[in-house]
Amino acid sequence: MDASLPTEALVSAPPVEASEFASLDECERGVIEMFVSAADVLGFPRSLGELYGLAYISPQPIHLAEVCERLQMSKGSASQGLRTLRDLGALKPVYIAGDRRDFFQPEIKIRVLVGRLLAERLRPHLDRSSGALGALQNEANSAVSPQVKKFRQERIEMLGAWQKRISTFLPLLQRILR
Amino acid sequence: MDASLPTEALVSAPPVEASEFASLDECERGVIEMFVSAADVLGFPRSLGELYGLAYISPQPIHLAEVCERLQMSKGSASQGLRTLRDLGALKPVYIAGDRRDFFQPEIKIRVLVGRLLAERLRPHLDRSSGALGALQNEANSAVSPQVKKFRQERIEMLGAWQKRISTFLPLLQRILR
DNA sequence: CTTTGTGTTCAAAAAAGATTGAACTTTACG
DNA sequence: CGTAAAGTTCAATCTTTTTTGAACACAAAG
Repeated sequence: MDASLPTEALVSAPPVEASEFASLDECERGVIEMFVSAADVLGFPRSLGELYGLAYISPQPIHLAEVCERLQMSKGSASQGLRTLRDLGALKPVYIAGDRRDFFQPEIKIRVLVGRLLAERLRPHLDRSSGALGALQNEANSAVSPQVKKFRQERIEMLGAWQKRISTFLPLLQRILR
Repeated sequence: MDASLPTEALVSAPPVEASEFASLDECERGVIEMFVSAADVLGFPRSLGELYGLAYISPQPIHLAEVCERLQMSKGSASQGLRTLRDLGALKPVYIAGDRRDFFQPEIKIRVLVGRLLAERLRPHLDRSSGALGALQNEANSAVSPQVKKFRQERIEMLGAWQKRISTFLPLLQRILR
């Protein structure tokens, strides 16, 4: 033990305020860890995984103050994270009469979760790309040898085929996930 | 025009060495941009999108020096990027007799690309998770009220169901993408 | 009107991630 | 051997993303 510690540190009351919420138990930690890992796979920040994970394993709707304390997260981070998840449709607002706080429950229908994710992530990319494809077909026709021109046309056509394939696949996915 | 420029700048030969490779034309730039955007969607660094994109629109296999010059990318970045894409199966080594350089062609079978991606990204997560699930089922049985215990068991069971669903979906996806 | 509880905002700090470039290894060739 | 060409490595740097926390806005209650 470090003898240079002030004696006061050993006898006076610790400066921590009494916790209003219980800290995470093993089970909660484990579930949250899983969602953090999932968030990682999907390229979301760790904190979103924590927030959704806590909501998922909580029998009661969660709210800002609880989240800050139990996940040891700043108010700003928690506020922004909750908003992001709400916008994504992963957390649903819950109204509780006589309570001013904003409560949230997780969306647990995997079909909805995946659907929103694809709409948010993939669709914008597909839209941009399919718009750009036409212009590219034209570019391919300028200023190159016939062989290269043919090659480029084929490759760009294949790009279009990929996009169409993905586009037709998305509704199918939605049905499979019912 | 800026009169403070040294006169020499206007008359002496520019300090740039003659380029061995042509710079990108509009078509190439456009295609590469698309792959950069796709890389972004998938959470890959921009440079990987550039590398694959150039390989995709190049009639000839690409190699390190060409990539550095045409994409204005450092040797280190290009070397690492090419290796990553090779490890991912997105670029395939091509042997050219009498040439010491390492050439690469893109893998263009979408089924292979997606398959490798899932194997690389999703499978490790699924393996970790399914291992952890058993332990969680146990955790759920300790030290909480019966209602909470029941709730947790249900939620953890649902997690398992999600995983199984995803696991059975992957082979199906492979077949769909044939 | 003031206070208190709740949530948002945003500039700054921290952390994570990507890129560079110079030193190094390896291989081929004379 | 010595040299040159090709590729790799990795510490330092640059960039981007994430997090923090203090100030602010708003609404309800006294």
